[in-house]
Order: sequence, then structure tokens, then C-alpha cells
Amino acid sequence: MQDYLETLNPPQREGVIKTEGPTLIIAGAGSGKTRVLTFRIVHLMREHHIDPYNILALTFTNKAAGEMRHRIEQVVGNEARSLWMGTFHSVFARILRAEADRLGYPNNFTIYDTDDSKTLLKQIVKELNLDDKLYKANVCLNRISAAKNRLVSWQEYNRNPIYMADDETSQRPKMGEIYRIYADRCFKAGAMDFDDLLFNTNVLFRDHDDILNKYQHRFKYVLVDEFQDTNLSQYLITRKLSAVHQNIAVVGDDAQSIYAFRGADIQNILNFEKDFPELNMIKLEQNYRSSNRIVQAANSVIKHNQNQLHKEVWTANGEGEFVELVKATSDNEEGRLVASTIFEEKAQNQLNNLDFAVLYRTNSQSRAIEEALRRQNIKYKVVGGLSFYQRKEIKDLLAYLRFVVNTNDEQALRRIINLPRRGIGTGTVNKIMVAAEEHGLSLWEVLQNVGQYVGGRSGTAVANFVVMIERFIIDMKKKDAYETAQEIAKVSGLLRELYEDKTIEGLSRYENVQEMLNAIKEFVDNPELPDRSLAAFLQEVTLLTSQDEGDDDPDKVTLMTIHMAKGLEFKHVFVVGLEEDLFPSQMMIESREDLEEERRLFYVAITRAMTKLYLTYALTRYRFGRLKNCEPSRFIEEIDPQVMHVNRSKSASNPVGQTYLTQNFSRSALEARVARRNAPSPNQRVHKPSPNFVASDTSKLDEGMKVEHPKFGFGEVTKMDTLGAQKKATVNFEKVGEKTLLLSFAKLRILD
DNA sequence: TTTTGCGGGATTTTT
DNA sequence: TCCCGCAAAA
Repeated sequence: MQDYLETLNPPQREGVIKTEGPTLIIAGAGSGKTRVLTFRIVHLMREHHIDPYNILALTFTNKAAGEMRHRIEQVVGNEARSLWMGTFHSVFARILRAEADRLGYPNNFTIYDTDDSKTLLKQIVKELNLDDKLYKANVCLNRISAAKNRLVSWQEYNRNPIYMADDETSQRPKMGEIYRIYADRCFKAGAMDFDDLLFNTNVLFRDHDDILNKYQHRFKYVLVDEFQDTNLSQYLITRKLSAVHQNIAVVGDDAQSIYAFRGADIQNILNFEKDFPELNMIKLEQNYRSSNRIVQAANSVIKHNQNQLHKEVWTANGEGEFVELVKATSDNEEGRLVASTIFEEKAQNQLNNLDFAVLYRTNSQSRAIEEALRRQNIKYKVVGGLSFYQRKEIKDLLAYLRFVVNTNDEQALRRIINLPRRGIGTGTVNKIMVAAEEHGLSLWEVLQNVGQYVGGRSGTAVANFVVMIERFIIDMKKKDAYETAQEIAKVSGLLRELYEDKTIEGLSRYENVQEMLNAIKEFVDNPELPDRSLAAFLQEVTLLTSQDEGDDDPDKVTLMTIHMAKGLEFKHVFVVGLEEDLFPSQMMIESREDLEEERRLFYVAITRAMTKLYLTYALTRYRFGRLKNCEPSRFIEEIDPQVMHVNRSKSASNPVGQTYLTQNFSRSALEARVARRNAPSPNQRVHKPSPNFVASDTSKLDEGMKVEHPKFGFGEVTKMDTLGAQKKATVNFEKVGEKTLLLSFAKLRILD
């Protein structure tokens, strides 16, 4: 493995061996930047005998970090384990945990994900009696997030007349107030959102010289991947950390910057040149991935952007096939053309499903493609969408675990306090919040003495809930994460509720929770782990997202958004939906900057392809339930016509052309239609009550009894349940099927 | 307190 | 079309 240097071209080699001083590597698509980064680390360890503990490598996804670590391990073995390698968020969350007390946070602080943040913002907007159409959670979060990413605290925000004026003109004068309350509530809950992890790291290093010093000396070498996607907050952290040793290497491609809408700033690359004038700049311009025609297509597109660093991406690969432009009459036909093309290509060129990817701008476009692939019996997987950790049942279980670890976690509490139903409504929860605010107490202090603040039935229910949580806290101290989590899932009633739901979705939810418990078991069973506690597990899991979901059958066509495709490659790539208002998105054509970001996105899409690229568009498309006429995307015209082959619609070659006409509705859609037609509207009177209808005393109601309801007619009681102190009955009515009725409300006449 | 039907809105999103 | 948040009924 000594000769890894010989497998590299000259600029790549330079990127590996020039390890000292600031380095900027501009890496075109498919130019082998990951190899350079990996070998650079290997080189540091092997040739310069740098302790991996002194190397910090930052990536943007856990997956990228995992892959890089794996590749390094293959060369240097176990030693790679002590490398500091991970996402910005996970590495600095770790550091923040160690130093939390300096910032006044508990070291078991919670990390709020985007959902938590939005929920909290919605609550604040509501509490301030503001118009939630003006102050949409998304808008508020973006504004706050943008501020934090520029290191603007809520105090500075409210002091700065520019922000104030901005909010005034956009009709949102209360934004500063919202930011203040949001920050306060997060702090009181012992919680940091994603942006706080970076913001607070900056604060930590700014205000505590000794800590900054410690890490500056520890990290002798700092490496940053996907540098074009860093925001200012991230950039400043890396700049500070490398200020002593000056050994900072950043790798990126300005042409692939597609996260500006989340605060990423290409400007960082330009700043970098200014901040480190001694900079060693390396350009990786040879593309090893794609055919020449694909590279030329990409080059001709990106040329239309003004904002870019000059670089000349070229390839020694052959000309290859023409880029195929395909016109379809509708979105459904587009799907069919994709499916039949895959079918034919597989047969003709000995390809597998995994050689194909279908890329689109928005997730909603996957449906038509999926249907067509299903009809052709082509296996596929949709990447993205809801990740495992975003599923409701998983978030519910995690919220329990979170709350047990940090009993001031407001968002977790709101999620679980009435789950499963235990008769604690939003009214009661708000009372608790208000009490905490008024008496200056923490959430947990109020909860432990809830009797003083909330009376009656709900008070008792909350008290019982608190007793249960206290029991979990004791468990947590004695047991490992797995045993505690299992106990929580069982005792809380979470598992039981899912178990009793016998629908297909219910079953899969139950299995998901079991799966989550298995994952915790796996975590605990890792022999190298120093800490098997629930808190330790949560630290790992909160920053984990979508990724892997180990697929049993890898041979599938990949469907995903272009954003998800960054960094990946496929032999054959379909970029679908190349229509005005869709790609470029209608919301991105206002300003040149936005349009250029869309164009970079298109550039990323094109450069995923190795041997064959198809671009497709449809003349009509269903959008928001309506059929709309579409025009071809302006991006199509930007491609050098010499490398493109214009293909007329070829629907005649569709081998299942006839069947689709008769199966125009998917099965589930059809079933839904039928069900809707048959189901009577509950508000519509389906039964005239008998003239002698008198509501009976229902206290002795029991299974098997026959009853009459003034609206629903006659039926038989199939099940009796209690809900807190209330009774509810499930009645199977002759005309309208099963209904669940609360006896305190429902008027029922018992028939003898 | 819980359930349900209606109207309004709807990108992308590695953390 | 599909999903979410509110009003109104149970």
C-alpha cells in the first residue's frame, strides 16, 4: 500500500503530500477529492507520524464521515479510530458536552431537531397572539437560523436597526421578540437546536481562552470536506481552531454549492484566500467519472453562471454516448418512458437495476415514476423522504428517553405527557408552563409538585405521570440504555398501544419501535463502549439521520432528489421534470443568485452520470391536483447542442402500453375512491330516531347489549373501555359500522 | 378531553 | 393530490 502516491495525478499528489500550511483544494465533479482527502490523512499518519488524535476531519454527513473513516482504516487499521472525524454538528456537540458548564448548560443538554424547533416557534407565535400566516414557523426558523449562522445573538438582533427595519418592511416586526423568547425557552429546556451547536461553539471559543487554547493545540491538522457548503459560523470555528498551527486544508467545488438556502456561503472560499494569504491552492480538474459528452454538457451549463471560480474540468475518458433529451406528453408518460428505457437498456447492455438512478427536483415527482417502475416489475428504492428517525412512533419513544435524561425538555414533555392518552390535555400542559414561568421554577420542579398548580382529575393524572417518570429515572441509573428503554416502552404503554393497533400501518409502527430497541441493544453490546447509559445513547442518536437503513436487496433502481444525490455516481442517470417552474423551481427564478443555485443543482445532477444521461420533460403534469401545461426548462437550451440527441416521444415502444390504459388508477387510489363513496358522512342523519326515543342510563352498559342512537340507528355493543375516569363503548351499528362513543356525551337507548 | 371533517396551503434540506 | 390545523360534535 506504499504506492498509493503512484495512483494519483500530479495535482492530486500535491494535495496529499503538501501537508503543511493552509491549503485550498478546488475539486471539480468526479475529480477524486475523497481519495485526496483520505490519502492526505493516511500520509500524515504514516509519513509524518502524526497521532490521529491530533487530526480533525469535518464532513457534512455522517455517511461521508463513516465512509472516509472506513477507507482510512483499510490502510492504517485500528489506529484510525482515534481520529476526530465527523460532521460539524457531531464533533462540536461532543466538545460542547464536555464544556457545557462554561456556558451554563447542563452537560446532558438535549438537541432539538427541526421539528422540535418549529413546534416551539408555533407555540410562541400563538402565545404572542400573532398571525400564524404571517409568522409561519418555517419563516421564523429560517430568519433565526440565518441570524445564528452569522453569529448574531438575539440581543444583537434586537439592537441592530437593519434587522429591525427589515422585519418592519416584511410586516413581521415581532421577529426579534420571537427570537428572544425562542432562545430563552431553549435555554430553560436545556436544549440546543442545530444552529446553536455551532453558535455556542463560537461563543465557547470566544469567551474562554483556556478552552480555545486546549483545542487549538490538540488539533494540529484540520481538514474540511464540502467546504462550499459551510456557513459563516462553521467557517469561523475552523479558522479559529487552526489559528495556531495553520494547518488547515479545505476541499470543495463552488459549482456544486446547493445549500445557500440554508446559509452556506460560497463567499467562504473567497474569504479563505483573504484570511490565509500564504495559501496553497490546488485545482483538481481531471474528471474520472463521466464520458466526455457528459462533462461537456455539464461545462456548457455551468458557463451560464457569473459567480464562479475559474476552472476547466476535462476528462481523458472517451466521447461516450449522446445526452438523450426525451419529450413526454404527461408526467405519467414520462414515468413510463423512464421505466421502459431502463427495461430495454438492462436487456441490451447487461446492466443491473443498481446502475440506474432517477433524479428529480421535488419529492412529489417520485410517485409517477414509482408507479411506472412497479408496472414494469422493476425493483426500486426511494431515498430520502421520511427517515427512520423522523417517524412518529420513533420520535415518540425518543421523546420519552429524552425526557427521562433531561426532565426540563419542554418539547419532549409535550410529546409524551398524553401519550398514550391519559387524559392530560393542552390546557393542563399550558397551566404547567405558565406556573413555571410565574414562579420562576423549572419545568421539573413544577411537575413534582403539580398538585399545587393543577387540581382535579388532570392534576392526579399528571402526578401519576411524574411518578412513572421518576421510576424511569431510577431505572436509568441502575441499568444500561437497552434495559431502560425497554422498560420505558413497556411501562409507558407505548408498545401496548401500538400492539393493539392491528392495521398494517399499526403493525409496522410496532415493528419500528422494536427495531429501535434493537438498535439500542446493538449500541449497548458494543464492547469498546465506555458508557452504556441512556444519556450516552441519546447523544449519538440525535444527530443521526436518514442514511444506511441496511437494504437486503441492493439491486434496485435509485430514486431521489438531486440534493440527496450529491457525492454519488451512477452509470445511467435520468434527470426528470425539466420544466419551467419545476426545475428551475418557480420560487427560485426571481433573483440571479437563486437561479444560479438552481443551475448548480442541475450541474450536480448532470455530473452524477458515468456513461449515459437522459433528460426528460413532460408537456402536462399534475400539480396540486390540477393538470397544468408545462414548458421545457430553460436549462435544456443551455446545453451544448453538439453533445445532445433530441429524442421524440417514443411511447409506441412501450411494451405495456395497453394495460396502463385500463389500470389508470393505482389500486389504493381506486379503493380509496370506493371507500369514500360508500362511507356515509357522519354528520348526515342516517337514522330517524324512534318516536319513543329516550336516552337510557348507560352506567350498566355492557358488551353484547343492543342499543339505539339518535343518528346512527341500531347497533350492538362490541367493546367497553375506560379512558381515565370516563367510559367509552364501541358499538357496531347496522348502517354505519363501528363507532366509538363516550358515554358521558352519547345518547343511547338500551333495547331489551 | 377526544375525535373528525373541512378549508387552505404546498421546494430543495447532508445537521 | 395530500397533509396539517382549526372548529365543532361526541
